[in-house]
Amino acid sequence: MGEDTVKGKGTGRGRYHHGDLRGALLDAAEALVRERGVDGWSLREASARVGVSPSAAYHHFSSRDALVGALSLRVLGQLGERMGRAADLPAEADPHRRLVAVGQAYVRAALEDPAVTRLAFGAGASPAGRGSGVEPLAPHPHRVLDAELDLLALSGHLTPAARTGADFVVWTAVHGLAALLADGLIAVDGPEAADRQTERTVRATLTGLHHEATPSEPWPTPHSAHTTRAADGPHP
Amino acid sequence: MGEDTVKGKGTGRGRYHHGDLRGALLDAAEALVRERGVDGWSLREASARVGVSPSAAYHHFSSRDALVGALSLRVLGQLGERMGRAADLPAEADPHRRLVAVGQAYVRAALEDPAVTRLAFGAGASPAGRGSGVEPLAPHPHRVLDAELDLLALSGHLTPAARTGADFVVWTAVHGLAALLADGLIAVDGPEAADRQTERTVRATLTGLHHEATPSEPWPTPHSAHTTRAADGPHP
DNA sequence: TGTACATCAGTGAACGCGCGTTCACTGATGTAC
DNA sequence: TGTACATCAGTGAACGCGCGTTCACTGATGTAC
Repeated sequence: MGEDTVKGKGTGRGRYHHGDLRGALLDAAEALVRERGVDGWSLREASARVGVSPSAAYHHFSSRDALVGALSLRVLGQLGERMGRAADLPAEADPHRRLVAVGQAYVRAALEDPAVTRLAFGAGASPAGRGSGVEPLAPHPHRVLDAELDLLALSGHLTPAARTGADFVVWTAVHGLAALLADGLIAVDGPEAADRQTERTVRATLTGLHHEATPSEPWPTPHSAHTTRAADGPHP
Repeated sequence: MGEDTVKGKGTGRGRYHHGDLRGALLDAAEALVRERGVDGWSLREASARVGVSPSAAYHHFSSRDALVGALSLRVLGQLGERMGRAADLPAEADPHRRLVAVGQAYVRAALEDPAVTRLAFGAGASPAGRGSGVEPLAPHPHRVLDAELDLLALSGHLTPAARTGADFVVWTAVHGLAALLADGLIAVDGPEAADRQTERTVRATLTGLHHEATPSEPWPTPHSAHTTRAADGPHP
């Protein structure tokens, strides 16, 4: 078995053997999650979208749950990769810059693709995907944040006492913002505003609201779904 | 119509007219959410549990979605109340104590009742429950945190610049911890450990990890689901 | 290069199921006189 | 206090539906000789 005669993956349109049905099903499922939410679609719909009979999926996934689990892991891996790439920054004066950038990648993903991101962290997400021939997992989002904190500790910008468990504090903060945005509990005017909010949140966990540098312009204030409710315009 | 001849609410067992079917359906639905997750149950099951035919529910809710929406609002209100009660503390030296206690109430709720709490904040939760004869809403969890920050600002423990938007930073942090615990992404050894983690998180947003007081004992470290995975024992 | 054959990855019909919702109905309640 | 009647809150049968999954099958692929 030569390495590059893998099986003609790619454009399998119209052929009896699809070529990469597994990947195509994951793609279709991801699109459906995006359009209808984590649970608003069926195995049959995903199969139909790929142009394949419903039973074909069972050659690649043992059940619908297994498909969802595998997708969840794939999304989680992509998020980890994206965060890793965001950290790849030229050396700067500001030691916190990399950590902020990593957090921003996390939050941006939640903002761009709420339902899909929610899937990655959905209740008990990880166990479901186990043992389903999963691709070698990219670093977990938590691990990427953790690595940045290691860097800060190594360069003396975080004391050992503060370093202990700091990953959970920072993860909590970043995840909280991502979750609130993904669930529409707060809204923000575009990705740049999200970035600024992420920056303030991450810096607050490190430096504290009490000690934050005075911003050149005032911090933007997100909108909260519940307070604006009473002030809403007429309902359509 | 006298005020207290409302209609014999309470033990309606065995009678043709239930007395408070609306409330009973909400109770049953809440229990089902607790047992099976936000979407793992049907209107028919909730009706059966109350001992009533499936169609009876339609005299009280226009659809299953309306039932879920109303439940979501009820849970949100109860959480707001619980947080408000937690703030009711004797005056203390530590100005941040009340805010910490409010955050702890939020996180504890998520820990005790993950699925139900998730429902309260679930994707687009608020709009679904609109216009369904909803009880006068208790203060929203965000509002309760907001009020505590007002108190801190008033007593001079938070500068006006830091106060602006601080509610979103603190909500983000508390919500993040609640969400990670509710979804099982991190685990913690019991409610006291959750309280300590909440305290560290809330204090970090105010004071910063850099400036935190040295704890008498080291901060406890939660367990993360993804890092322990590799170190798991044999699978059952 | 050609043929036989095992294996793989599809098909399509069928299964039993429980779902949300509608409908015409009926029993219980409470008010008017 | 008694009766007529409107209203309210239940019943239970029925609807059409799409679901996940199984099964016996078949077409395509790739390897052995």
